[in-house]
Amino acid sequence: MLNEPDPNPAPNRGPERARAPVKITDVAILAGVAPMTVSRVINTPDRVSPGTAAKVRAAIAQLGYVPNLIAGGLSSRRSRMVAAVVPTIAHPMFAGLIQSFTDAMRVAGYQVMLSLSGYGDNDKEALLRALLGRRPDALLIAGAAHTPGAFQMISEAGIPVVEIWDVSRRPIDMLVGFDHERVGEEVAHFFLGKGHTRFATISADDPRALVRTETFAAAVRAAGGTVVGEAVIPAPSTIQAGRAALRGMLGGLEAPTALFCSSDLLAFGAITEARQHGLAIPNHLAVCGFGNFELSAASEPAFTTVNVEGSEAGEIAAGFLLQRLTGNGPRTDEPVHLAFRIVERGTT
Amino acid sequence: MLNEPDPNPAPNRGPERARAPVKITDVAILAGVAPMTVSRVINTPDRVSPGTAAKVRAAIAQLGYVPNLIAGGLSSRRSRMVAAVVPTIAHPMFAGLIQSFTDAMRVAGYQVMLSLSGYGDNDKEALLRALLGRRPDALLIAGAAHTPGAFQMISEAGIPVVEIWDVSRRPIDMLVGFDHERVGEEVAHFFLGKGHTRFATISADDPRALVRTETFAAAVRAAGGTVVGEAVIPAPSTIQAGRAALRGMLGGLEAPTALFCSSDLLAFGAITEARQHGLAIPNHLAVCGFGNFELSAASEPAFTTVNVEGSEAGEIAAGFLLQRLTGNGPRTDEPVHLAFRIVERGTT
DNA sequence: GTGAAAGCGCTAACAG
DNA sequence: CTGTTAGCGCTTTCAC
Repeated sequence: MLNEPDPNPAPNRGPERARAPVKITDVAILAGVAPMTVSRVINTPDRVSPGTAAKVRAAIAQLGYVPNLIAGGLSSRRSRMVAAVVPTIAHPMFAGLIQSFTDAMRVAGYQVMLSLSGYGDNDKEALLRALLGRRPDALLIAGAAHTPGAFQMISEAGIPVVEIWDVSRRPIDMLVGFDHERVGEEVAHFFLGKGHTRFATISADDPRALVRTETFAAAVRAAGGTVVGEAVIPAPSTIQAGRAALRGMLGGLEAPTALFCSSDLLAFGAITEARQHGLAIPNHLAVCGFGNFELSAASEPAFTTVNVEGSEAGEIAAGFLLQRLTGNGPRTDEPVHLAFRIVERGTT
Repeated sequence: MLNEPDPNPAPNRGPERARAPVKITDVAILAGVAPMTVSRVINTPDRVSPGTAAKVRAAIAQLGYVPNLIAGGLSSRRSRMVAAVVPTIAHPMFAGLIQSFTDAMRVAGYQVMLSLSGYGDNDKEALLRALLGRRPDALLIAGAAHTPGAFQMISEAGIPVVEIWDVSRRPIDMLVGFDHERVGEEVAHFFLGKGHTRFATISADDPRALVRTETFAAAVRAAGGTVVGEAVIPAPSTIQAGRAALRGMLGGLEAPTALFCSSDLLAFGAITEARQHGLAIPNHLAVCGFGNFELSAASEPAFTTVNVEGSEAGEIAAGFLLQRLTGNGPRTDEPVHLAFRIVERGTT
């Protein structure tokens, strides 16, 4: 597990002696002004004369002063931190979401506290308590399914909240959602329009993935199609799970001609497995994924999928929160539905 | 970009009226004790009589009290937050690192502040100032390459620091590193042992990736091999970049027989492109990636790569920081080298 | 086992 | 434009 240690240890290891960190009064004394003036130089420089500001800045630089935002936050009642809760960042969609959200918030001076809630039913209220105890100025939360207790904690925190990803419930506050039912329906109609009659799905068992595939199945049945296989695998989705699921389907009496997967990883796995078995794609089996990961565009054959921009969602969410936080711009109280579109490639 | 808004807006939207949040004195009054006793019930329950504790807990539950950790942190001078800086989380290695680190720290009561530094040379000192201003109790930082100013800021923060990923410099404090040079050498010897004589590399232009591929090239040259191509693509690595890079190489006079890529994404792209061109793998071209992403094991052909456990690094780093923070366990001042190994699959 | 006093480092609010 | 005063909500310290 570990290799041998460095035979030539560095000389300057170990942190500095924890001498008292420099604080605002130190800067004030050195600059010959009141602490409040130092605060102004940092936060509202317009209200300080250039000469004074210069003196203060020199003192700050000389002492290497880093303002204690914790203390400032306690006083101003704004922590300039926002909490973000997502199930995982191992998934490209959430990684993109967090990346763009974090970037957008940082530009505005907000630091993101990241919490990974996982897919299991671990204690979400404890997680929220840990987060809300740090008094974030706002909250981004993905994957909803709040318990009543969680719902109440969030409401009582009295901060702007953006829920992301889901669309079909009563939002706590703001919502940047995604209509998973419509995805299922549109993919169904896409396949039906190409004349397919026997369908299958492979889905992770997280609620939103299931909504997509179950709506898909319902839609094809409603149109007279038959669903010959509905595999469900434990979240999170993986390539291997897609391979295994397709393998399980190939034994069946009736082979599907069109397959909808709840994730591009599953789709890639299914395609890989199908080719192993000599199944012609798309002639014998058409496949559509979900997510439009790079894999779907860059693998061979590039495969059809549903595009949904995780990073776009992050930007929109950040915009919503910032306009609440700064009081500028139109207040966006209407739920926003993220657009999606089917990206047709070589597997359909 | 946005679909039409929800035609049936929810009734309970908008946050609660920001009435004064409940604080420790509210709980104390309701429970009929001093604020300090409430604090003890929360932090050191052993030092409170069971009866008193029960009364206090009832009051906490009744009021929905969530302790303000910001205020507590200011007073106790421990924020119970740790800062983490990584270039990106779009990369499976860093995603795994952050995921495991975040989990381990949360179990110990620490909240992670995530910062994404990107690969460009954006202002790292500003980023550090934003982070250190929140007075984290510890710092995890990946990808080093500190400016003198950044180095000094970190040192003066006086907190435990784990640097991760690199190995070959003077560490600030603790180090969970990775010997990128040895990776290049070992892959070179692996290929040389199979009788290859003409080599190529595809590398992202981030410093560590370059170290791996350049050391590889040097090692094969030292052994009498020739390097017929060294493609460098801008970080981050993508499948498409791997495809394009290989395409560029195929036009050359001398075709390589063995290819080392600085990332599995590049390797997958190169393999995909090679097969498109009818190149037999591994007979005409052997390929080795880096990272052991799921893709390398689950695609067809599964490809040879170098395994390095991002999640393991996160756990080790968390362990190091926690033992400093709690003062328990052996102090680990020796740099730790993460192990790696070549995982041989169907492309060599 | 419990409480009272003092203060963490900063900023809001008000003077001047 | 600059300074003073009074906390923010909690924990430290010391007393009982």
